[in-house]
Amino acid sequence: MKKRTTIDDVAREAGVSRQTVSRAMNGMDGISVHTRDRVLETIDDLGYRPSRLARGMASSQSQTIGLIIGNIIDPAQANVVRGLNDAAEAKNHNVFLRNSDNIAARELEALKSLTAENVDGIVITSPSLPAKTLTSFADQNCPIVVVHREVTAKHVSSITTNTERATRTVVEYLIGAGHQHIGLITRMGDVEQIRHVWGYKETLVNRNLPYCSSRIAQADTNLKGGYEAAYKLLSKDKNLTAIATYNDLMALGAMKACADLGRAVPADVSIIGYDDIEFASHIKPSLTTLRFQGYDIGCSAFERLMEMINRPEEDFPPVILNIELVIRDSTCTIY
Amino acid sequence: MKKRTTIDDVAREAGVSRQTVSRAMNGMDGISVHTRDRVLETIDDLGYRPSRLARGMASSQSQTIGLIIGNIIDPAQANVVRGLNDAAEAKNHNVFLRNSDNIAARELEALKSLTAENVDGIVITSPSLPAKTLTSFADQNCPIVVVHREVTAKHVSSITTNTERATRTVVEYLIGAGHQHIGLITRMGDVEQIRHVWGYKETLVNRNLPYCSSRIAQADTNLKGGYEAAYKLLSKDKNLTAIATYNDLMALGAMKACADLGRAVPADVSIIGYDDIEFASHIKPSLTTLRFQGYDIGCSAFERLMEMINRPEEDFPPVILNIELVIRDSTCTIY
DNA sequence: CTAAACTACGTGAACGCTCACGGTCAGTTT
DNA sequence: AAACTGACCGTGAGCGTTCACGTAGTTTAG
Repeated sequence: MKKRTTIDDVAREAGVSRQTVSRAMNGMDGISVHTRDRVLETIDDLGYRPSRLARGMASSQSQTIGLIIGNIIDPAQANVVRGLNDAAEAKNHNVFLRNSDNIAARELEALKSLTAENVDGIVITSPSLPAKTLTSFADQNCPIVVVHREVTAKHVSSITTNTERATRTVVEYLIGAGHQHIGLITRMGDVEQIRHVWGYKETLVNRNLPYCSSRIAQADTNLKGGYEAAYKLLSKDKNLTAIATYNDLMALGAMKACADLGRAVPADVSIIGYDDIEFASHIKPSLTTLRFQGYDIGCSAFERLMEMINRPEEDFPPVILNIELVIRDSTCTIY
Repeated sequence: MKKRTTIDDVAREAGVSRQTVSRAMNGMDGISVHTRDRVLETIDDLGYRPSRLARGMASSQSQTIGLIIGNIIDPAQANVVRGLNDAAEAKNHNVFLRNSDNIAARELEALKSLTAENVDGIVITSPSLPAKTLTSFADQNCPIVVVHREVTAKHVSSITTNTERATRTVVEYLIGAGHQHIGLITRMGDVEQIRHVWGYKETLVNRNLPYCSSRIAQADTNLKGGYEAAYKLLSKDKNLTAIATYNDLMALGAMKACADLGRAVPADVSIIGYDDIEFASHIKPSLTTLRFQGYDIGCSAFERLMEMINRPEEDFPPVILNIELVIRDSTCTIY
């Protein structure tokens, strides 16, 4: 194996000092065009690539960030990864990926491991960890952007969708379509703390419809979870004519449950998702859902993180995005 | 922001030298149990975490690897990411993720960027780059594991599925079910170079069925690509009763095309996928497909890479996995 | 009883860069 | 002619570790 070519090799070859090579490749001034060209040429000849490790050591900026994600299999989350990756690539940054499976302990481990990696910042989606823990890491010279939860603190910034409002829109739409008995499939956790539930409850109460917690099912936010939750809900309560879900994966799981239970979608049960993953429009019946712009959010998260790194003392207000309802064939009007 | 605590801080606090701290935390010998405990305790008290950058500089082992993937949105590929991530996490390694979108130029850029990052090794799935380019990187002290393509060279090792054989199984199965006019949807590239096509062609010829290239459609390996390819194929050739595809995403796209063209699946057209993503069994009709164990392959790729890093001079034979046909409802017997 | 071997530490150098200086030499000003 | 620029380039130190030694003190062997 060949030994790595260093900046000194280039310097020797070009007949200049290390610093001049550094000046040439980093576009600094204090160097003539002539020498710059010559240095750049020898860099090319030798196939030299500066070591990011060494650069990070010397400059205490690693040009590297961490991304902690709940479940990479979920296309909606994968889209965030893709957006963030593309944005990072454009700015010559690399990203460490960590999959937490929505387990707090793994999230903590990821946080520790990434700070040891001297990342310049971290993006974390749907954290399970308490805000306090997050801020303790953020204070260690490691700004954090939180997606999907609202956290406000020094060196922490958040990008969220207006889940509560979106859920109100969904339930309003269902009620407007004649549905009176609406179930909700949502994520695990304390029901009182879930915005998804807030929007659901609020709308029912506003419209003078009964709110009963037995119509809420909690499960893992994937196909299997959606299937099981819907199965339970529909078996228990024969009156349900509509179910709103936490994400498209759960919605697709719910549709399978309907099929297995012999309930037609949307004739017997209307199903509504959340995310608008590409599959949503490719299945039969196509899925009514809320459009979450994962790719764009990934980009924004990166941009925001860069701003926080460059201006550490500034406070950044949370970004709250509204999302749009996309009506397709998995829902219908009744009566 | 707090300044980072270094090994010297710990040493000072514990009243020992740097090296002794290093010995304590790395489980080396040449240190008494008593001092080790005391050092470990102060490490804990100070919340010290060794810098991976510095460690990488000093030891020329960054405990970091790179993963270059074609399309993270594809659940089959996401599964590889997940498997590799979990395996890496267990061995205290971090992984840089790069999405290439199957574009050779981006793949090259990723390769350059990752080597600059001093990764210990790289895993790359479905590379578009020629083997020569790959080996040139592998020679620079950076072993490479290639998934999904067979490449044999020094410091390069590959893990592939027996695509040719799998495709033969698929086509044999379809012929056995009475299908005479079988289409193939595959990826872009030189048709003669694609194993998927080899298996298809070979089986038709063996069974004395006509092989005509107009029954092969090439497209991007995603939902949209599958849709367009199937649409074209089915519009052009009314006799087709079955289509084998390159992956499940394309198969799902093809099913949508059938729906839009008014062709029932499987009554009019049998569709067969490749990967067995979780969706495959959750849609209606459920998809007949080949089971690709993405998660396990991700794990294996990591393990293999570790072996290559630890024993650089050894040659590792390619791993070729056989994969199994899972028959569901998107295919049926005709006549 | 002394040489050798072992135990338990400490010290300088190195990894490959950047940063903050310092220096040189032309041209320009006083 | 001396002093002051400013453009250009070089030098030492340092980032936080590990590595290869070096060195006491203690035990073992001949």
